[in-house]
Amino acid sequence: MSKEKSYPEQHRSIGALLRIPFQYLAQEVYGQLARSGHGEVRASHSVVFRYILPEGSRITELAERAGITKQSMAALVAHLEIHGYVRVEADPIDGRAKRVVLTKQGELVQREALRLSREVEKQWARLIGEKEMIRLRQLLEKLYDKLEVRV
Amino acid sequence: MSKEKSYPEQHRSIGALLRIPFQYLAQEVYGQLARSGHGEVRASHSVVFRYILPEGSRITELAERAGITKQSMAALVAHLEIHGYVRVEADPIDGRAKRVVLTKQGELVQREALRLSREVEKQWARLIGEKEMIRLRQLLEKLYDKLEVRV
DNA sequence: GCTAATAGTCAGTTATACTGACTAGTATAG
DNA sequence: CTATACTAGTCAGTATAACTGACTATTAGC
Repeated sequence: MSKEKSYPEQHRSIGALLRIPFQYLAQEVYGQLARSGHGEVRASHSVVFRYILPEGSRITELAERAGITKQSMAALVAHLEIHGYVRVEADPIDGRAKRVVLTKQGELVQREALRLSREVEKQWARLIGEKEMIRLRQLLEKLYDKLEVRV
Repeated sequence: MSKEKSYPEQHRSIGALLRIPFQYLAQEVYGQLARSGHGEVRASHSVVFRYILPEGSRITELAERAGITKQSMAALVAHLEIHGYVRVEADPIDGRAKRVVLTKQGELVQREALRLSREVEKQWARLIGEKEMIRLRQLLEKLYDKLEVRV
């Protein structure tokens, strides 16, 4: 009757329970962005859009928040700059530093990515129930807040 | 009072709500495994341990279930074979095929990874509340089941 | 003003995915 | 029963996204 299952599948590890929806979401969001002409914005760039402040942020700042090295962040920013999603300006106060600022196109993608992720949430609400989806989000928010402190 | 927040941070995208706990979990589980001498088992190998059947599985089978190419799966399996976590045998029925089977050490790591992920769940239960963690898992399971059909 | 710290770059490496072309067996249609 | 199509897996090459270590330029602190 039931299909053959591996040992961890039977036990439904929390890892897969978090990973599968995340992968699904990423595919939806970045797939849609690619189809609307923003194929050069990939999932790895999400941290730039996520952590950049309205008035702009430094590379080091972004790297720290994203939990990656400044070299890695510099590469992400360089890619987004080439493709017109961010501008990189010299910091007027600190001669060592640069400010990364979203362009109009970058702001558009930032809003669009958020809109698409909300679309997926709505879709999920249809699958598991509206109330359930709200509760799921609440619980994830609670966990996120507790974890953010120590991560 | 409140720290400066970027636009998506204010809106708490579901992507980050899933990703942050997942990353935390992966770090805990694979960090612990590394500390107990299994540093060659990395997060990418989790799909092998996750989908392999007790009597063994084929590369192509595993690749399909994991949603990666057979070449990528072959590389993961080769790595685990070199380090003693799986055995690769010729399929007695089908001359083209091979069977990937967990070794004793592989079974140990499979169980250990699951145990560690349950430890993290317990830790999270202490952070957000026992009932809340149970509910969170239930909701993720529900979503997972609905998504698995279409993924 | 010297020294330490900080912002960012350059060069090289590793891990993990991908595509395309291939070999070797298996299944099937005529 | 053989020619052809399909399937399992490999080999070779590429892209992406991370890493470390060594470096330059600038700022801050004593």
